[in-house]
This record gives sequence, structure tokens and C-alpha cells, in this order.
Amino acid sequence: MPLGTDYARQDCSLARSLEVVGERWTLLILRDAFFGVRRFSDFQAHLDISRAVLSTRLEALVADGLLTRAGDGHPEYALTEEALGLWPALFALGQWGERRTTPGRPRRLYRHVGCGEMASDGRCETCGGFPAPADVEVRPGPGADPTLRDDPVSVALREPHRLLEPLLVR
Amino acid sequence: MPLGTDYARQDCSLARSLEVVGERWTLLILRDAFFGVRRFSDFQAHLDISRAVLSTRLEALVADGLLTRAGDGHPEYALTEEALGLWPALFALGQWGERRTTPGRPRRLYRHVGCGEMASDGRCETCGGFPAPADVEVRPGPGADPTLRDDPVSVALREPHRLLEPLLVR
DNA sequence: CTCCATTGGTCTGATGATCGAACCAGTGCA
DNA sequence: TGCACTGGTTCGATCATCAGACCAATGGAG
Repeated sequence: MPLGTDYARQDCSLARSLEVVGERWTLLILRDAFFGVRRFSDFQAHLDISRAVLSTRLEALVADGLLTRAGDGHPEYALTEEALGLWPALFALGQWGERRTTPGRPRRLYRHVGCGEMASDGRCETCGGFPAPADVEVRPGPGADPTLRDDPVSVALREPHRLLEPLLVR
Repeated sequence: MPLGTDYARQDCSLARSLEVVGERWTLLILRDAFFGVRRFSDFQAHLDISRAVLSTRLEALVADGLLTRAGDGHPEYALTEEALGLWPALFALGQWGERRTTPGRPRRLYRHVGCGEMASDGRCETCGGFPAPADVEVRPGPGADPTLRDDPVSVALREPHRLLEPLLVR
């Protein structure tokens, strides 16, 4: 167990979650994975994270069963079924941040593909259900700031696209 | 801005959230606050956190508008309206941890007061709505391990009680 | 009013985590 | 055969966290 993440002796499922995803950068890595990022250099370019830490985090996520590492040469990291279950939590935390920082001007908008827009509680406004991540499309919203980053990964992420679909950079 | 929490240049609401609640211990402090913990020594007893870090975190949470600090002598920390909006995210993350570690044997069970049990997506199974934290009652579930901790705060938290209601320790 | 335990902290030195930068081996295209 | 790129690892410096000592203010008992 990584040293900074030990919440032993807490009889609490939240502590159990945080031992896996509570370290600095981990949730942002997973968010990027939902958005389609799969390669080491793409994570690195988009997150401005030190390579050493990224390497450690990816290794831990694979060991914890949240990511798979495929390909001998230049590996691709993809979310496991178990990691997909994190989507509601990730979405809720993101929506809280939207409401807090730029209320009324979301940075990103989410759509239930072939159905309707998603409300900030994660429900599709048309069908009322909770779309699985694979059925969700992201696109920039009115609060997006395209001047903030211009690395190729950020540019690619600004194209409307489905979650989980591997990102085509450049 | 605290040094370890700077995710500047991320045009992402999740990063904005994590700058506020992403540091070690912060989410556990907020969870305890939802459970009714209000006093410095109670947080400390329940979390086994160093006083210095607890002090820093509480101060930051007050500065960020998630907690209020009331009382001159022995202060009480209470969640603000803004912090209440974190409940869905906190709940979702906790439920993910439940499913991951002890599927089928949840550590805690949640009830919509006067209505019905809550499902793991946060909906009340009877009325179908999302109860606000003030209308939720917590109690230990079949996966709870009462031998893990026996400090007075943990004992008090094992009594069924509503969220947000100030905890009576001893 | 005087003790004195409790509360809510602060301070300190040791240890652990993160950082940017340098380095390096394997891949893959020209 | 070269050479750029990818996916790392290693390094020293800096920052965060830890346990434990310390301390001032509160508040109840006598």
C-alpha cells in the first residue's frame, strides 16, 4: 500500500475508496481515461504531471484493477469494468465544481447520445435514466476557456466525442 | 492556495473541486461533518489525524466556505449550504467503495426518513427521489466491524441517527 | 476564587511524497 | 543507418505529513 494513502482502522467505505483513488492526480488520470486518453505521453501532456508520479499512479491503478495495460511496445491504458463504476462519483464531483466556480456557465456539457441533455444530477433530462459512460457525449460548454491550454491532447478533447472512445491526437 | 493542491491550467471543474477537497483527509473530515461531528477533538479522535494537519484542513475549509466556525471558546464546525452540495459525490464515492471491498455486505445503510431504503445510486427505493442529507438516516449495516474502533466518537456514530444532526458524544 | 483537567490549538525534528530535470533503452519511420 | 519519439527511471531539492512535546484559554469541582 502506498505510504501516503493509508487510512487503516477507518470502518468506512469512503476511506477504502480514497486509499485507491485519493492520491494527488489519481482522479484526474481516471477522468482523462474516461475522456479517451490512453497513452502515457498523452496523460503527461494533458496533466503537466511529473513522469515519475504518472508512472507510479498508472502502475498502482493497474495493480488495483482499475486500469488494464495492453501492448508490449507502447502500451495503452484502458478503464476496467470496475473503474466504470466510478463514473457517477466523478461526474458528481465535477458538477459540484461547476456549480461552485462558474455557476450557469459550465465548462463542459454532457448528452445522453440519441436521447437528451444531462442534468447536473447525472440524469438524462429526456428519458430520466442515468446513462452509462459509453452512452455519454461530451462537448465544450459556454464556460470553457480554450486559451488555457493548447497542447494536442487538449485540442483533441475539445472536439465533441463519446466517453471511453480512444482519443485520436492530431 | 495550499501548495500540494494546485491543479492550475486545467480547464476542468473536477480539478477545481480537487483543489478544495482533494487533499489528504479533507473528504473524510467532511464525511464526519455530515455524520454530525462538529468539534475539533471529536474529529481528531475519530480520524487519528495529526492535530496540526486537522487544524490546517479546518482552517482551509472555513476559508473556502465549506465550514463555518462558531463559538469563541470551544468552536463548533458546521457544514455550509455549499458543502451540502457535495453529498451526492461523497455518497457515490462511498458506495463505490462498498461495492468494491465487501459487495453485498455494506458497512452502513441509508434510509430516506419516513419513506424507504436508499439504493446505491442515491435514490430512495420507495419514492424514487434523491433525499437531501437532512432527510437521511444512517445506521450500521451487516458489513460493519464494531471491533475496529472503540473511541467514543465511533461508538456514538454507530447509533442510528440523521445526517447533519450534531453528535452527542457520551 | 482557586485548582486542574479538558480543549484547541502551535511548534519541532524526522520521514515520506512530489517536483523538475537529466538520463536511458526500446520502437519505428525515413 | 540514423534519428526522433515513446515510456519510462534516477537524482537532488523542496514540500507535506507525522508523532510528540508544548502551551494558552476554557470551564467545572470544591
